[in-house]
Parts: sequence; structure tokens; C-alpha cells
Amino acid sequence: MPSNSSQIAQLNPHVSVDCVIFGFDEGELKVLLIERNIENNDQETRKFSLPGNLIDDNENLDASAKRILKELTHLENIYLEQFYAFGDPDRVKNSADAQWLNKVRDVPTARVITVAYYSLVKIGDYQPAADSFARKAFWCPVSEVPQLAFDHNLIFDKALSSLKIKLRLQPIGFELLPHKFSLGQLQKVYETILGTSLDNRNFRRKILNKGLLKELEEKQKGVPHKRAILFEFDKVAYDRLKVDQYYFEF
Amino acid sequence: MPSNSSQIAQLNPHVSVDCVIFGFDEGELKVLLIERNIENNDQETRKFSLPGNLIDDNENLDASAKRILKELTHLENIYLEQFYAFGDPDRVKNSADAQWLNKVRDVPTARVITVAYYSLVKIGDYQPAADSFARKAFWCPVSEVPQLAFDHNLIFDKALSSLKIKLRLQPIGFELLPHKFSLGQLQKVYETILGTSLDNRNFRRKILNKGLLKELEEKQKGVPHKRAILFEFDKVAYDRLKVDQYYFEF
DNA sequence: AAATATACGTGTTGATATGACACTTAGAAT
DNA sequence: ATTCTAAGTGTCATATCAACACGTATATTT
Repeated sequence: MPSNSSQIAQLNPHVSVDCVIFGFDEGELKVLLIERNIENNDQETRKFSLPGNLIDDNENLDASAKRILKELTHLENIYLEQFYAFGDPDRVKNSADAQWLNKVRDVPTARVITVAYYSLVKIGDYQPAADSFARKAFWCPVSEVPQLAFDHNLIFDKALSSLKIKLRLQPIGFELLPHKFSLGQLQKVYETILGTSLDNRNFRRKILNKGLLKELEEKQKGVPHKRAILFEFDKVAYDRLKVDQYYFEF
Repeated sequence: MPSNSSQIAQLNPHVSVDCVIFGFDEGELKVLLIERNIENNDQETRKFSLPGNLIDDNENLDASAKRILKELTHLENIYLEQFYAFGDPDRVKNSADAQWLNKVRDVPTARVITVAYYSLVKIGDYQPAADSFARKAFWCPVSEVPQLAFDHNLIFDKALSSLKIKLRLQPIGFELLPHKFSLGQLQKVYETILGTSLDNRNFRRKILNKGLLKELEEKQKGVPHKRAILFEFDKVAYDRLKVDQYYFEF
């Protein structure tokens, strides 16, 4: 048994929430990263991280995730899902993160358990303000994610694989798109997240047969080619399916 | 903001692991429950709970789950999966649990975040000893789970629905059966967990076509009817599939 | 020894879903 | 007018699925 009896506050771990916020733009899946303010230019110090923070005293985990997402993006009513808790005793003990931790935490050496959420946002609704949360937030293509603080690369990887599984079981692709979208856009979301290319005729047939998309009168504007018919997600039809225990299964 | 500044240890939540341990016996899905030692007979006091405990200082979450499972069952190398973290600030504050908490916790009023795992055990390998963990452990049919301490009914429900989803995506049914099992036993596992009845010809075709079961020479013994051919799970074939990103999809 | 009870093991058919495949169309830009 | 780009569309062969019934082997009962 290790003995830390001199520091009672350290006996209990801290608990945080980290958010993996996905967006979709220009045919690319992106993730929201935070650039921390680091004074010196120590090579070792990692500058980027996922948005996250300690939970508040009287706040449940979902509420923490919602709060943090709102603080960072001012977005509400967003698809948010808890996907895993990370609790390695050493996950915040890498020396490359020490400087930053010293600045923001009362007990920088304390163990931190983090509960991770992912969320899908319509990227057009949110362009990060340079000063949000007193740090820089920016959209990073998922294929170009740099080395992140703590175990955030691990958290990100797990988020991405959870998202892939979820996308095949639940109709969540449209959460990344504007309210009105074309089938081509939706197909690109599926292709990007699943990492495959899909036959457009088969995709259309399959997704339309689910009966969850409402065809609108409206068409795309300003595109240099044939205009696509726009669709929206049919929440009423989806709620009908859910009570029947139906699973989407793309 | 509530002020608890006199008790610094209370500022940080505690972190625990709770285990939903499933077993399968006599055609029934069962869950391992703990009966606590309660002195008085207060009607309010809830006597049953899921097995769980606080994590150790230098122990990661998976290791905690493994340790607790081992302490309770002496079983190792068991399918174990983290499925959700529960962190409502009031989840341990119900007065019906106060007496028991006072007995076992240094800071009985502290908030507790719990990370929940489920696990599947071959029930024949474990018959609970009456004195394990200084409390009584027993297998309870999932249809007869009584009111449990804290939010353990919620945790149990979520475990069961996670298990259902998992069973359709991964070949885990055999984890509940002896090493050698018949297709009839396996079908009953699927029927019980999914809550449906399945056509035996279709079930056999589907499950055998996965190519994950190895037919043995051996047959059942001592049954008052035709003896079934025994099978075992073909781990080698499964590992081959996994590298191909194949999903089981029952 | 015969009868009974029980779960095992097996094949076909019709319906549905899937994957593979290529060309015409509409709109904007040049 | 030409060109570029993505939208939109149908068929066929294959695979998968659901529905369906009866003979067989073993232990137990009579």
C-alpha cells in the first residue's frame, strides 16, 4: 500500500469530462482541439488537447459534458454520448504535461479519472472564437491530429471507433450536416467515417428504404452542377421505430 | 455553491467500480448479487446490491474490475467489459443506504462516481461461498432482481441492454457456457438474452456459417434424449476475422 | 420389454436484401 | 457552344432470411 497520509486531498482522485467534438466540413471529418497557452518553448511540452475540465461538485456527468460543450461552442441540444471512462493512475503524470497542469490545478499531481463523451455538431453553426475559454480552439482534420496531452490520443482513437460502430447502428450521420442536406452530402459523411467508398445507387436505395428521411420541395442552390433535392431527418418516423425496438443497422 | 470547506477530503469524489456479473444456469440468465449485513430490520434499508468497491490508489479501472471479480469469485481470465460511468451527485445519498455506508466508508457522505463493468462467467465454475467478501453472494434470476442499493437497479438495467447489443455484434454467448457446449445450449443463451424465441434450424445455419465453432468428436452424456454433438469456440478463427475488421453481427 | 417424454438434427422454398455495374441530366463556368 | 461536375436512375445475379415438420436417439417410466 502506498502511503500519502500527509496529503489528504490527494487520496481521492479528481474526476473530469473530456469531449471529442466531431464536425464535418468540405468532405472531411474534423475534431475540435484546444491549443493551450504555454509560455516557454520546451520541445517536450505538448500544446494541444481535447476540450475537457473537472466536473463541478453538484453536477452529474451528462450535465458536465453539456456545460463544457456549451462553454466551448455555445451550442446546445447536440447529440452527446458518453463512450468510455479512462482511469490509468499515470494518465496525467507525463512530464510533458506538468507545466500546464501546475498552472490550472490546485493539486497538479492528483490522479484524474476522466469520463469521455463524443458529440456531433453541425460545423457551420460553430466557428471557434479565438478567445473561447481563454485558449484557442480549432477544427483539426481527424487524419492530421497531432500528439495530444495526457492520453488524449487514446481517447480520440476510442471515440472514433465508437462513432464508427454507432453510425452503423443508429441514424446519426445527419447530426453532422445542416438541417437540410442532400443525399450526396450524407453519403460522404458515411464514406468518411466508415473509411470506405460506397456505391451511390446502393446507398440511396438503402438509406431511403429506412423511411427516416423526408424529401423536401427545395433544391440546392449555387452549385456548379445539377442541383440536388434536399432532405431532412424525419424525427417523427424515427420515434415510431424506436418504440418498436427497431434498430437502424445501416 | 454548497460549502464543505471543513472537510477537504470531501471536495473530491470517490471512484468505485461496480460489477454486473452474469451467469447462465438451467436455461435462465442470472446476476450475482450481494446481501449486506444489516443489523436492524429497518423496512427502508435495502439489503441487496451489486458487487463493487472503491478503486485502489494505483490501480487502473480494468484492474479494479478484475480484482473485485476475483475477490468475489476467485475467477480470472473472464470476459469483462466497461459499459458506463454513473455519476449523479445524489446516487449514494438515499437515506435507505445511509446505515450501510456509515459502516463501510470513511467519508460516508462523499459523492461516488462509479464505473460499471459487466462480465460473463461460466456459472458451473463458481458457486458462491457463503462467506465470500464477508457478505453473502448469490445468483439471482434477472427477472427477479429485487430493489437494490443506490442506483444499482439503473446500473443493472443498462448492463442488460448493453449485453443485448453486444451479443448481436460479438460472439460472446459461449462465455456463459462450459468450454464444451451444444448448439441447443447456445441457442438458449441467445433466446434468453435477446428475449425472443428462435427457429432452431435457422439458428444452427446462421451460427455455424460464422465459422467460429469447432465441432468436437465428443457428445453429451447422461441426457434423457438424443445426445447432442459438442462444440467449442474457435478462437484462432475468430482472431483471423478480427484482423479483417469483420464484425460478427448475429 | 414396451411406451413415453424430450431434445437433437435435418432441407426446401419463397421473399427480401445486397452488391456490382454505366449512362443521361442539370446547372454553372469558360 | 463546350466543358466540368455531381445528381439521379434500373437490372440482374447472389446471398440472406423467415417460415415450416418430422424422424432419431436416449433415459425414464410402466
